[in-house]
Amino acid sequence: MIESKLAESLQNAVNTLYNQEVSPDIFQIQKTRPEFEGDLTVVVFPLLHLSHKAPEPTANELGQWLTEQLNEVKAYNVIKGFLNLEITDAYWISFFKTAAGEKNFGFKPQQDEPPVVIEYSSPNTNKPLHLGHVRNNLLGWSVAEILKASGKRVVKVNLVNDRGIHICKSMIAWQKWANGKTPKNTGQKGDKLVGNFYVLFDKAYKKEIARLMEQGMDEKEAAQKAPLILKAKEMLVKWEAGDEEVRQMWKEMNSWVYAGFDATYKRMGIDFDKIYYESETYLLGKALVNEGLEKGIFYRKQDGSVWCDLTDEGLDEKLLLRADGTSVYMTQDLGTAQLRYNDYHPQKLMYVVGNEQNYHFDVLQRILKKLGKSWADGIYHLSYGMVELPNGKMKSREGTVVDADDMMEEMAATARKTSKELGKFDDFTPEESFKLFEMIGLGALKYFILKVDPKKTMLFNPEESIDFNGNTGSFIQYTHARIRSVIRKAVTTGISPETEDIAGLSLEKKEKTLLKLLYDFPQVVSAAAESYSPAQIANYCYELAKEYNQLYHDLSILKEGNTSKRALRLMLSGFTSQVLCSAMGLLGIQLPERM
RNA sequence: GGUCCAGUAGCUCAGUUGGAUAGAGCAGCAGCCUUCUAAGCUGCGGGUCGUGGGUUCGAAUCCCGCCUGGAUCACCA
Repeated sequence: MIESKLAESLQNAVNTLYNQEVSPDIFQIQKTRPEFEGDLTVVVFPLLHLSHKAPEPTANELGQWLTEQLNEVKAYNVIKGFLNLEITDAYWISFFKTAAGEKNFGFKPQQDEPPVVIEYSSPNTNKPLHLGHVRNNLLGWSVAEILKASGKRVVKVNLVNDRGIHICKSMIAWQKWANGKTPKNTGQKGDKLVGNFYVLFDKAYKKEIARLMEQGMDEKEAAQKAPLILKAKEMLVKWEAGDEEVRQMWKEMNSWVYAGFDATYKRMGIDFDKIYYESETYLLGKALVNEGLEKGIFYRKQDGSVWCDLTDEGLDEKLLLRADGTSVYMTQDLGTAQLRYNDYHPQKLMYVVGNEQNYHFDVLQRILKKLGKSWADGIYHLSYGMVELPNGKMKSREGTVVDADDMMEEMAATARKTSKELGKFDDFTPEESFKLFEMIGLGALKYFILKVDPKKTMLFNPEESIDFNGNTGSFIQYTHARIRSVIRKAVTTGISPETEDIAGLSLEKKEKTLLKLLYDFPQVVSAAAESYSPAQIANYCYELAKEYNQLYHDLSILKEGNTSKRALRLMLSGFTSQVLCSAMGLLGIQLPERM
């Protein structure tokens, strides 16, 4: 890396010229802005207290030194307090020659250390996945891939919420109104079918509440005494007691939902290494609660409920066990965290969960720390913002959701329509074009979601749908198809860049800009891994594709008369294609050979 | 009310540990297909970076106040 070499040389310069000992990481070395001459810029303001001179003389002295000491530095210029360094083309080309040969350029080899366990998706089995889940799934999967690329071992886990009152609601509704409908005899996707009964339950339940309120009951009481909810509660009790009949129906309906989820996950291209089911883990936390009681960290109220007092940390008291001894959400998560720790001894326990649960995970970590679990330091809540619609939040019960399957289907259909309008794919087989529409549609969807900072709430406007022009996945896919096309043509016209000697070439501005962008890739990957942000990768891909497109338009690669120059551009094309594939692969987006 | 997060062009979003004249895309306008793929390229217009202070050589970025929006503070998950 040229940056570290510069820093080292600057360290010597400061030592010799100003007689001061400094660490090489105090130097601010950044990319030179395009409007100035040079490649890298040293900011000299912070060094003035070492030189005891004005900015410009300091910069000049250091520039002089670097030019003399390092043969990679060709020239320098000083503007105000900025020392702009011009790096030789020979350096960039030699970097290029070695990097382009590395198959995994930008990726670090896997380190021998404990894994990162990352939980994402975590669906409820009473309703289908919607756009909010899509953000969760894509984010979790992509962050896992980025961590792998930065050398981590990663275990992707899913915690399926397969039990509880919400599931019983679907079951009651199905019992009452389904007349034996199954995915098999209706052809409906299992998660959709079960989800519909959940909605039916909710509608009927609301009616009951309204009726009871007409009879003079207040809303709270009505919500608790409506016959339907009593039935659901009764069913939950039966479920917990292991009632054969209830368990059988539960098993069957869940299996329909899983089949539906699997189809959605598969189309989305995400997967897991391990699936935990809440029905198998929901009793786990109680041991920890007892541990806390024994240690005197938790306390029991008169009614028998167990609490953890976090008021000294600026939070509230948190319930851990109900008066009847049953566990709550927090109890279960304490248990599953311990289970996961036992299973993997991870260096980090990540949870990809929406920001509405920030408080929950804050409390979870604090309680585990109170219990003396030192591994709780490794808990990290990767909190992401909601996907909002123009008229506000998505709400499953009110039907204002964008369904994940519908969304993917619509994207593929739009890709088809757009392609037809542009008159492409005329020579494609049906299978080929089907694969492409899927690739383009899903690419657009994934890019649209992943390019925005996970922390931020994002807006999705169904009216406008997702664009295929501009800063989009399809633009990058298109650029890639274009690169491949150039390379194919070179091969058919008998041009073979490998035989040409490119070492002594001088670089044109466009070529150098592209090369420098490619040079940045490893740093982009590690930065994205540190901040858990696929958005950085996405924006990098766009920049790279855009730069290539400009080069493509300005310079006719295949028409270039100078054969070694043409070889350089072809090789640059190949390298760009490779880096784009690697980078977009981290987002789960495939790039086509043609489109 | 307490806590946390966000506020950048008409709209959707970038903006690395504080650095040079704040960037893209969409939308609008004007050009470019007998030339390697026009899902593209070029140009134009568009900003008190919510607001007021502070820190310093230098602030969209860090600190404090205020305004606006969101989340959360359940014997729901």
